[in-house]
Amino acid sequence: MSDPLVIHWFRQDLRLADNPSLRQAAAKGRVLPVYILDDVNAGRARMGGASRWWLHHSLAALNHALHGKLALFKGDPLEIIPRLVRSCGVTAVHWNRCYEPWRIRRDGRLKERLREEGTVVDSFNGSMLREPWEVYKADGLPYRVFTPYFRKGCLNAAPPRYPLPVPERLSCADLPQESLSLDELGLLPCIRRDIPLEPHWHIGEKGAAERFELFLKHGLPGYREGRDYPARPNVSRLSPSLHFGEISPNTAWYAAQENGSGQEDLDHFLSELAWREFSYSLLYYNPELPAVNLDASFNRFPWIENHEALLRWQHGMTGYPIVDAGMRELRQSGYMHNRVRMVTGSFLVKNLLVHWHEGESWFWDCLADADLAINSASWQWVAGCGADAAPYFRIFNPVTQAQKFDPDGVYLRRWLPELAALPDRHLFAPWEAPGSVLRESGITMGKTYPLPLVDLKLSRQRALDAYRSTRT
DNA sequence: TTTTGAGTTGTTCGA
DNA sequence: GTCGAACAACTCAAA
Repeated sequence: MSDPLVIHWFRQDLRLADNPSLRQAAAKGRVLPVYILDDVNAGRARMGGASRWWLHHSLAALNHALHGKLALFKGDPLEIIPRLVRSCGVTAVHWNRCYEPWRIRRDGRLKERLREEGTVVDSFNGSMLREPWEVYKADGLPYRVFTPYFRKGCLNAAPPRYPLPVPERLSCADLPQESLSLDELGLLPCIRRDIPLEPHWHIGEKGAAERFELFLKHGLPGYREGRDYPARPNVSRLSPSLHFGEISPNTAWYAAQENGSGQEDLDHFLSELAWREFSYSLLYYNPELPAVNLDASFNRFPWIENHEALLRWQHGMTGYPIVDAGMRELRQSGYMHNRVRMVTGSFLVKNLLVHWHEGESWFWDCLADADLAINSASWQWVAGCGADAAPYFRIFNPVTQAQKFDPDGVYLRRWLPELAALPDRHLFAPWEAPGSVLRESGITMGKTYPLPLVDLKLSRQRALDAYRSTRT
């Protein structure tokens, strides 16, 4: 009788370090590492283009780390895993838990099916500092306001699990015959783009660790203030890696604390990790979060259907430089700086009065870090209908925001080369620049750069009126 | 039980 | 140029 054979089913935990399920599996016997691309059960939450692109490269990296032993499949795990269990003589199936409603449903059914057939099933917490059912108020209900969630639920609660090392002895089974090649998953052809995303990233567990190291050294000191400036190197850019589990939040949590930076910088970084968990909790307790306004009074909000405006927003052609720079960063790199996400989001739902669903679904397709919980919770927050949302009258002014957070225009010029020659004082509102300045900068308004899509003052007032109409 | 005060990230206007 | 108030109203944690 040989060693027991245990499937570790990789999902949102594409790493070897701090992987509780994999570690346990390795301790039990030989491991059959499996990844399954599941477009069957995802329904409307089917993965978007940029995420697929990231996933492709992350799987390549993981397979490399596993010496080519990662078995790949495409289809329904409810069929694929029980079939593997039978054909390979698997004794146990392990995974780290996921928290999207469709995955919870699927995993529950699989667990039931496998146990009926006598297979051991074990699931672990590999993706959360604390799982949604571990954090609740004194009255037993989940938090709906972030700050107490963070203070009481995170900072003053029992510390999260300390990260685990890579399994000391990992002996992988041979690839099953029906395993697919990475290319056969078809993750890359799903996105058609003119500019490659690759130069912006180093993908996989190793890339994530390196990016995080750089952040600890150069980003965390000054994080509190610097994180608001899109041209400064203070943000971690860890979101896609956290989403796919190339690095665990526990690793980030403890490494940041052990880095010896200032308390303020540290607290703000930890609170960003907590925002991720808060969003997961919101989705867990409100499974309709991606579609339904948390604040029902928004159900009568007079959104406007404006296809042309939406198109111009999507392609970074609104005529407002910070909005356009952000939307182009998104399409060209699969990422957008956090502050710019708020500015572009506010512009879509308030200045254009386009439904937040449109923004949510564009971001879903374009963001490498697209995450159902975070994306829906954040769009609800921007639109004002979410939990703990900003007051509606907080409407970002794209000109002011750019002047304040990109005063030298470094971010704007990087993503809007057609405006690069404009002097600083006209960069933030090019439509107000004198004709001579525009000519010298090689700009023809309406031709080489668009005129503003809407008037800021009028559209702001229109948004406030629209909001008031829902208050009665 | 009641009360109090705070709530991720803003803008505008007028003194 | 700087500063404080107004902008709405409500939820909800915590004293």
